[in-house]
Amino acid sequence: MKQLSGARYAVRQLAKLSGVSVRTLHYYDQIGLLKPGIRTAAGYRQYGEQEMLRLQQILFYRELDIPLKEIGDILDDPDFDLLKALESHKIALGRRQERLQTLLKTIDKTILTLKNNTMLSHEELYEGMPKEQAEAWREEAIDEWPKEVRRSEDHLRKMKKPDFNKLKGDFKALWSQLGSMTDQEPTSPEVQELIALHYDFTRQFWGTASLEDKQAKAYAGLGELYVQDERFTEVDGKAHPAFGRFMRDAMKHFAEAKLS
Amino acid sequence: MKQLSGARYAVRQLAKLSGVSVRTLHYYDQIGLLKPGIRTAAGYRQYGEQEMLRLQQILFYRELDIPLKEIGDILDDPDFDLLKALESHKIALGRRQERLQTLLKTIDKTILTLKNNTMLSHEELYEGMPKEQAEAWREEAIDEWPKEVRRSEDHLRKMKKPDFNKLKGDFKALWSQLGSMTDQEPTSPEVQELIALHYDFTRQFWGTASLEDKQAKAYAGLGELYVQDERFTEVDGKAHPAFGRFMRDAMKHFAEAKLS
DNA sequence: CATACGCTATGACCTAAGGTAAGAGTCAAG
DNA sequence: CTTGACTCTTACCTTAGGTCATAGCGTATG
Repeated sequence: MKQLSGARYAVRQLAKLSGVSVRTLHYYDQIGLLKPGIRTAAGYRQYGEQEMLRLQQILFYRELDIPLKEIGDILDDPDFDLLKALESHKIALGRRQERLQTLLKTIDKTILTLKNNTMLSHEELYEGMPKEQAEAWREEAIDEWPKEVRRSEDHLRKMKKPDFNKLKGDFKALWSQLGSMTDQEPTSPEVQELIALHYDFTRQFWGTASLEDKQAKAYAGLGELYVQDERFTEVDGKAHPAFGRFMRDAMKHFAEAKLS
Repeated sequence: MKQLSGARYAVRQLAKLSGVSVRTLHYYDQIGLLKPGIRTAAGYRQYGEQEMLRLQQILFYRELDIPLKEIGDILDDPDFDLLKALESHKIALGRRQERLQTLLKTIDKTILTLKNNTMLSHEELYEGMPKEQAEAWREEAIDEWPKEVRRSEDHLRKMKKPDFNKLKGDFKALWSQLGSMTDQEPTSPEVQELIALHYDFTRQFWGTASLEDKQAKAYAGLGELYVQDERFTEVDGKAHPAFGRFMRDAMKHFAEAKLS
């Protein structure tokens, strides 16, 4: 049998050309699937066009997840019934696909029940505020502190439902308590005591409670947000800008006095 | 930790109850995935309800094609983020499914081209005639010379495509050449020369070229067939009964003169 | 009590398709 | 002559167990 062309490749070259590893070629040689046409005096493998083409065939069938042994039969045994082999292989692949299908369903269901039982949905996360408001707030917040928001959501989403509900309830109670103290000085010890609680809760919402960084600037910034965005201090559709300013001043003072 | 119930199972029992092999339980013990609650003095493994339940969990996750090592983490590491793990596993399964999808497509295409190409399709086998004609010929021919037809088909099916194409092309050319000679005598030397070629080709199609038997009767019979079934000499839907008779006479003469 | 049968234990080797590493030899360029 | 890139072989490692081989344990029966 004559050579198709004079081109010769060393292992590395053939490997790169066909996208396999050198080890793979060694292995194919070892199992007799693809032997180099020539060995140099030093024992180096030299592949020619023939082998190149055969490798292409091998890789094609390998792509179809056909075991190497069978590929060998396909390529070497002239009596091999390729058609029958492919048909039955197709059936096997079909079964695998069906199995994957049910697997995906199962995993989906599992994820779903997992989320419903122990985790919070997006809506639950922002429960208490009307939806559009939550959306608007979230977008703004993401604009200004993308990292923090994501972190916070991640953290809260992972909380167990009862824990989250407790946190939310506590926070609400605190919020209304603060709302009833706007006649006092924002810097007064009474107010500052509650602000300290507010700070703790906020850090829990942010998921940064265990961080060393006190986040003085972020916390003061949140106070600014309470003023800039009135929706934040809305109650039953009625704006309370004064409460926003009260909170901002109290939080700024707290940040300067306790967090620096 | 208290026992949930007093039930104890030996390896074989647990294996049967949960549908795994004894070796599997040994293995899970070995890698620390599922250890028996108790070892008897003789070293026998004794599993309790706890382990039974854990095994159920393991098998559930194993069904999802999750590696055993990861299952261990899921079950033992309280900080393990199961949800994230399942999500990413789902993505992996999705990719596998996509791959299977394209694989199935590829294998389908391969089977198709294989059917149309290397193995000769029925149409191709009798190409040169339209489909029903080939079918008709085949059925009649099988009725009359079952052995020969089967042999012919076997032979052609195994031929390499280029070889077959050449044969087919030659035959077509010969056929049209004969069609242009209907004004001559079927017994004329010019016609008989081409008929000799036609005979050779026919024997090749039949796969009987190397047969000792000259098949005089079969060949003359084929000529009769050309007449009996006009579709055989149809060109563009137009019947040419005269050409059929011409061929029959020429072939009969050839059979009598050269094959007896 | 001995024995036979059934269950169990451990250890070792095997699978597919290479990955990774070690130690040694080879080739071409500077 | 040395360096760096390449190559060789050998050998161990991976998953999730399967398949022996050899030996110990438990119990029902003669």
